[in-house]
Amino acid sequence: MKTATRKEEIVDVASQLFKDRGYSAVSMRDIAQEIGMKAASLYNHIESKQEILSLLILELARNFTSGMAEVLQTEISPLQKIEKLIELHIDITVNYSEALAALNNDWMHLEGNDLEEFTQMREEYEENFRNIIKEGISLGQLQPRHPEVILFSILSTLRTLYLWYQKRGKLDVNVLKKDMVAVLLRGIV
Amino acid sequence: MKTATRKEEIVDVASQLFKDRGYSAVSMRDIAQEIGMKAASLYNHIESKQEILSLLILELARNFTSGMAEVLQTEISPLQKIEKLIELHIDITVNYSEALAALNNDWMHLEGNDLEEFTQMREEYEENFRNIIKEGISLGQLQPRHPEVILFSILSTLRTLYLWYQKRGKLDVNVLKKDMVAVLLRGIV
DNA sequence: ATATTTAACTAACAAACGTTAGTTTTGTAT
DNA sequence: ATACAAAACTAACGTTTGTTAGTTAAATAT
Repeated sequence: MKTATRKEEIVDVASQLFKDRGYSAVSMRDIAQEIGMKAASLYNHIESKQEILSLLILELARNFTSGMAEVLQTEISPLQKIEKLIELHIDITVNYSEALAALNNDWMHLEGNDLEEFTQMREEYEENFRNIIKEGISLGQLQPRHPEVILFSILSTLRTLYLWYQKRGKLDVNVLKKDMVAVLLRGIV
Repeated sequence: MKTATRKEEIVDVASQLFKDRGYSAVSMRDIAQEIGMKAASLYNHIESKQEILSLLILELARNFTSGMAEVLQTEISPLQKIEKLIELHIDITVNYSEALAALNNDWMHLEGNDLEEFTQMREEYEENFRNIIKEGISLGQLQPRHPEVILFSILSTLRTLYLWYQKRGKLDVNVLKKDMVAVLLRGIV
C-alpha cells in the first residue's frame, strides 16, 4: 500500500509492528528502523508515540460508529440490520486489519480524553447492537435467548476475524460475507 | 482465592495485572507493589519475569491439550465432541480467566523453547478440532460449509469468552453452557 | 543564486526496566 | 538461648525507554 505522506507511513508501519508485538513492546527505535531512519526523526512528523496509537484506534472506532449510524437509519428489519453489521465488520477487517489489532488489544493504553472517547464509542456501539438484537427477538425474528449471549457470540467472532483473514487469506470477500452470515445467524448443524 | 505458596501468589497477582495491561506494560515493580514487597524480593521465589509468563501460559495450554485428548478418545459422535469441547472451554474460562487473557494476548512474548512448545500445542489443538468438524460434515451432522469458517467462528467465541464472563458474570455456568451450545451450533434465527 | 522551509541527523537527557549482590530481618529447629 | 534457613530489605548495575536540543543536509520558493 502506497502511503502518501511520511506521517501516514509512520502510522502504517507502527500498526504492523503493534499487531505482531503489541503497543508496549514496540519502541520508537523499532518503528524508525523499520522505516529506515533514526528515532528522533520521527518527531518531525508526529507528536508522540501516544499520537500514533490514538490516530490508529480512534479513526477506526469512528468508522464503526458511522457505519452503525448508517445501518440504524436504514429502514430494514432487525435481521437485515445484523446482516449489514456483519458485512461492515468484514469490510473494515479486510481494509484495516493492522489497525484492528491495535483497537482490540491496545485500546487500554490510550490516555486521558482519547481513552474516554474510545470507551464511550465502544459502549454506544454495543448498546445499539444489543437493541437491534432485542428488537429482533420481540418481532420473533430471533430465538428468545439472552441478548447478551447472542451479542457476545457475534461480536467476538467479528472482532477477531482479522486474525484469521490474513492466515487463510485466500477467501473472496463476498464468499466470506455469505458464509459468515450463514454461520452466525443459522448455526452449523 | 487463597494461594498456598508465595510463588503461587506472585503468579496469581501477575496474571491479574497482565490481564488488564498486558505482559509488556507490567513491570516487576508493579507486581511487587501489588503484593506489598520490593521487586528484588520476587527473585527469592521466581527465576525471571519470563518464568511467570511461561508458568501461566504453558500450564493452561496443557490443560486444553489434555482436555482435547480426553474428548478424542471418548466414543461419541463429532457433534457431541464439539459440545464437550465447548463445555471444556467454559470450564477453563470460569476457573482461569486471568491466565486465559495472558494465553490469548501475550503468548508471543514467550521465548525459546516455551514459544515453540506453545505454538505446537496450539496448532495440534486446532488441527484436532478441524478434523472433528470435517468428520461431522462427512457424516451429515454439520452443514457442508468451509471447515475453516466453522472452526474460526466457534473458537473465536470461546477464546474471548473470558472478556464477557467477568463483565456480566452473573450467569450460572450450566445455563451458560446450554446457551452457548445452542447459539454456536444452532444459530440465532 | 539566495533565502527559507522541511526533514534528516548526532548527542544526550532523565526515567524506568529486569536483574544481581550483599545485608538484615524473620521464622523454625535444636 | 543458639544456629540455621528462608525471605525480606537496600543499593546498584547496565540497558532500554520516550523525548528534546541543536545541527546539517535536502528540497522548494523567490
